[in-house]
Amino acid sequence: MPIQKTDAQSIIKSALNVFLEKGYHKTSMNDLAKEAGLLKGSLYHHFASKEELMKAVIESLHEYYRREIFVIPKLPIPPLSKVKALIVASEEVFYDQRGGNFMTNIALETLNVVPDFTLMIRRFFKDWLECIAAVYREVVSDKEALALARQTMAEIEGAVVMMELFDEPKYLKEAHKRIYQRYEELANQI
Amino acid sequence: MPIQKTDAQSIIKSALNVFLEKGYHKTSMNDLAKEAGLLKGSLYHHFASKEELMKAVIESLHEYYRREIFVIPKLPIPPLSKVKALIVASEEVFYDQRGGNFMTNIALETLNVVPDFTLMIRRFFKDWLECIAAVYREVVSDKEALALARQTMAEIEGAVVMMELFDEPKYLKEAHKRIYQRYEELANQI
Amino acid sequence: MPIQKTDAQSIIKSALNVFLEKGYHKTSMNDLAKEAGLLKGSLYHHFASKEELMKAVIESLHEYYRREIFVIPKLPIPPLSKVKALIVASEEVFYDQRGGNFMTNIALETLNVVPDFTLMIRRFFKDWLECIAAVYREVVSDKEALALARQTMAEIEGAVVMMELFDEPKYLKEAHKRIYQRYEELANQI
Amino acid sequence: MPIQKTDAQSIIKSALNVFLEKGYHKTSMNDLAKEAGLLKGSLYHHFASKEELMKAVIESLHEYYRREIFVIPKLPIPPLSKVKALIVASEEVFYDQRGGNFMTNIALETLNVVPDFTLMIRRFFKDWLECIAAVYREVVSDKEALALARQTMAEIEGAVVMMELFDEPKYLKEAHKRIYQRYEELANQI
DNA sequence: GATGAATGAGCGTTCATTCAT
DNA sequence: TATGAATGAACGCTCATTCAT
Repeated sequence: MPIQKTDAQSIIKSALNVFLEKGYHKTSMNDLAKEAGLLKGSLYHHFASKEELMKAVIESLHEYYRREIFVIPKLPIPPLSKVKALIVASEEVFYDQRGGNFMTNIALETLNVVPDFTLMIRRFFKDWLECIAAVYREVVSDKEALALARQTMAEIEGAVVMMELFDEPKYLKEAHKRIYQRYEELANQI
Repeated sequence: MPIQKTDAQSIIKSALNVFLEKGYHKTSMNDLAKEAGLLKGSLYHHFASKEELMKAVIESLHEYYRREIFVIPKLPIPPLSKVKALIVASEEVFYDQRGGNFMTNIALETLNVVPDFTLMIRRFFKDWLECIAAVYREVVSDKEALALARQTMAEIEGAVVMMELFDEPKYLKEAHKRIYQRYEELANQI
Repeated sequence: MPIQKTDAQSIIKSALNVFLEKGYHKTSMNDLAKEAGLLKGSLYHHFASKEELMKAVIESLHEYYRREIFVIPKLPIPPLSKVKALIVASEEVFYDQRGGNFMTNIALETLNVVPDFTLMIRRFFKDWLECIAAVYREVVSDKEALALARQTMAEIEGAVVMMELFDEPKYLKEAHKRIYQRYEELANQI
Repeated sequence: MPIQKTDAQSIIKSALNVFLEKGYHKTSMNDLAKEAGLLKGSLYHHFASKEELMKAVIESLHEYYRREIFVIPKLPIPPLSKVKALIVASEEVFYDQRGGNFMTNIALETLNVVPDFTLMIRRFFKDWLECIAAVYREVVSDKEALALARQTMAEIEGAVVMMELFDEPKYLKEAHKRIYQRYEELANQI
């Protein structure tokens, strides 16, 4: 009986991968435990339920974005560099983590079924939207910035969905290109 | 215990609603049966398995699109009218039956888990993409048409996801407006 | 809707094959119906239940033996010819009908579970035992005849089981040879 | 709700009894669990499926024979004592636990339906056959020994079947007596 | 007599969760 | 804290049987 110290963070990290691959409902506590290197019952020492573990995963991912991505608008760099940085960061997340959009997938799967998740994921997307809007505000009016952020968000979301469905990264590549060029034009108009 | 005849089509119709609300995995045969006014076991007279029933739902929805929407490009009306018709048809589906996102939701939930669904849904989106491309081809070159169709598709998909997540129809409204205006400009350039 | 006339006897005949191949419990009314060329519900016009159908099969097989085999001892032929005739008849049944011993298989499978079958099958084996004993009585005393019949019966039963288990007809061939030689020796001693 | 530990061996033991009484298909996981003092679902901690449990039962019984019975030919005792020992051991199993026919019953019931069982049971009977042949080899040639072992095996099998069917132990008693006497004669001829 | 939709009980199995060790 | 046996509810599915047509 090898006793291995496991902390909540490493469980969260491995859980994210499993949830991403199988979805919420198809993932069993056994799957999560195995990936975390312990047994089913042991998970309950760290998280009170499967739902709580998922919430921790969502929160952890949100926290990561807050720390690494949503701060980009506040960096002391030119607007276009911010756009580029956001794109690079996005691609890292979407490509490296197996190409799935964790938040979107979980949101759609659990909508109407686990309302708590929906609320948390909404908060995440609001932050993301605000992040994008902040960058647009540097080149257009507040109102236009919000509309453009919504358009950008939708394009990215849609591209990620298409990319995932067809297993073709080009959808996201194209979207990022369009978004960059559009921003460039706006920046030049100033 | 009155025995009432039920036909496959009415089961498919009610199943679509349940699947849409709960997702594939959270929907039980019991749920589907109840909605269809039957007992669990009786469903198996019409469909060999839950998976087969879902396939029938997907196919039925695809068939509906083929019949009602994907024919629009071939109608003897001006290009802009086609765009308008497509938008009207889409909104009907997305708002009234919320049937459009059905495909996306099921696709994302069952990706890597039920490959058959993925294949069927890919076929659906390929048809839809081709439908959009066909309309663009009336005003731009083949190559451009395809790229624009991909962008349009992504915008719609993303807008529907955001709409569903935030329960705000404006996302799709905005996307449709953008798409229409973009097409108008292209048409004027000829 | 092709309406086909089916009579009880042809259902019994096809049922015997299915039961022999799959056993009693693994055979469904659907299997039986299909083999009989009609639909599940229609079977109930001919037999009140699966159990009743099986009883009819057992009775029918017993009747066949009564008519074709158990009369051999009374034929006006020499004792050794009777033994040969019994062996030929046995091999026809065991080899032609897929090599299984229907009565034994069903008996063992349903012992303690469907007492009615056991009773009927016991009656069958009593008749068979008496048939064999009758032939022995032509060459030995009544008491010896019964003992020899029991031995013979056991050897055949065992050989059929081994034959079926190992899918090797030689077990039964060998048993029949032994039985024939033993009888020959007894006949010569008179 | 007291939680009591159960180990695989005790489940196997109780499962053997239930399978023997009801057969494989008529035995439900509920039956097996109840006999083992557990709830249905708890069985799956010890065995992955009903089929795996049955395999464990078969293997366990085979192992018992290997340990207690199939070693008899190698014991440093006279040949006739070996025959007697085999008969005593057989009767213990057949009368007390009725475990001998277990193999035959399951084999016949699951033939063509669960091939894995057939293979395992074939291996068991091959070992048993070899065990009997080994004892015959001490008094006759190799070739004769094999033939006699096959005859002996068939007689025992058949006798056990008849015994079980008619619920009369005399069939097996008689078979054992014949087998012993036959061996005695062979031994005296040397 | 044949059909096939409907029933409802039961099956083997899964799984989130509990808890004594 | 880790274990793993046990729980009990639910699941997808099967099937003997019924019965309106």
